[in-house]
Amino acid sequence: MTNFKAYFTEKAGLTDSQFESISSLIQISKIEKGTVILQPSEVCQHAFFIEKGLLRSYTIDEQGKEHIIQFAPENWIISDRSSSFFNEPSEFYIDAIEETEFVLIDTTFIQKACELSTSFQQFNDKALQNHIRSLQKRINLLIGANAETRYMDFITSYPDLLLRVPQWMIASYLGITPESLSRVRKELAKRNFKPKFD
Amino acid sequence: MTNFKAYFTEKAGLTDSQFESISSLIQISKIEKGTVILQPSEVCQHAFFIEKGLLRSYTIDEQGKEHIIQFAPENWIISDRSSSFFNEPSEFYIDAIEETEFVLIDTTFIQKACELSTSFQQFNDKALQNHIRSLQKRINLLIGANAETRYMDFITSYPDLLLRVPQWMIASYLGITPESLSRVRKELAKRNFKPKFD
DNA sequence: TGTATTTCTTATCATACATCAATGCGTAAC
DNA sequence: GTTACGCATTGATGTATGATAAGAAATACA
Repeated sequence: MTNFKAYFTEKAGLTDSQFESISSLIQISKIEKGTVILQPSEVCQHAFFIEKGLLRSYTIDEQGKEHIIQFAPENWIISDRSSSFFNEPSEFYIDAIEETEFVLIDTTFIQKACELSTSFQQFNDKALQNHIRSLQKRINLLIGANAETRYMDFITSYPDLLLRVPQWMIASYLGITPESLSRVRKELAKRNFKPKFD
Repeated sequence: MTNFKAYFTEKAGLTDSQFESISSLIQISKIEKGTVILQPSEVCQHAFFIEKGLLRSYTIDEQGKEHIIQFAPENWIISDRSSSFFNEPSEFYIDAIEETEFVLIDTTFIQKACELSTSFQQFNDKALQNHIRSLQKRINLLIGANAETRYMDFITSYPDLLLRVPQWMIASYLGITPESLSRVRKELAKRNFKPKFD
């Protein structure tokens, strides 16, 4: 859990001893590709920090179609905040796109960390604000932009996911069909559009 | 500012004296229909609590089209959180759909209130979580539901806005054209769908 | 009250995206 | 190596929604 510790100490501002003092509230786990770790009707008891691998959250509608809410690669946290906060059954699934090593963060872990350290609290607030901002940006794109623009935004915002996530999942995240995404890509290729790699 | 005071004392858990002690951080204002109170490039310095009337936030894209982010009737708070929190220029507009009386809440007001009262802090956290939940719900609808379903959701979620907000703004909120909304309504009427009023 | 302006509706046509079906390709399973 | 399966592509066709334009209705305004 090197990433996890670095995240909460170096980035979020906990001291080593503060971190140790609450580290009993976390557990480590490793799961196979495809394993489901949260389901509708279950109450979400943890946030999940990705140490290595890739998770996703998604809903399934009445017609059985999946709609991907979020991808979470290394150093991301994924969870159903509403479910844990309000102690209500979750409205979505979380499962593994790749074999994944992750940390289960008890809800009280964040609380305690906030009590221990104001700089952690600030960090946490900031993360919340950023989350809201990204949700709002996505709404804006869904309301105002076509499939091509949304895809372009996706690959510039998450270039690291482009090669790891199957295309049909990207399509699902963008709110289009895999076939449409394929056509968008073809069109972009024709216009000689290429992502840059460093 | 009767609504405002009731909101922060009765609902949010501040005592009268706590409320008084920070009430110097707020101002009251009244504006005409159409008045813009926040613009892109401006940093958002306040949250706005609606005492009476109706505000909206929206973006304008490169093609000059408006996209409505939020409506705020009585007892709602509207603001560009990201802008105030990160001290960055706002990305959207806020203006008045009706003549509106509102309270300008200084960013420090919320901070101080949190320091004064843990029950207020809990209330504030809860509001944040609810906000996130509503954003996520909206994303889900935009990704997975057609215009009709989104409209139905709107009128059940915000029945009080149905009669106050011009239809073209509802269309903008839903991410469709006014013409499409008109057709959706016609279709619903044909199928004899009626909202219920108590 | 009458006139102007905004909003809503309706019709026609255009287009982006969905759906369905077939094929190919890569990877995993045997 | 062969088979099978999941995924990506492609083509044909359908459908929901957009664009444009005109007229009707509602609202604001003088």
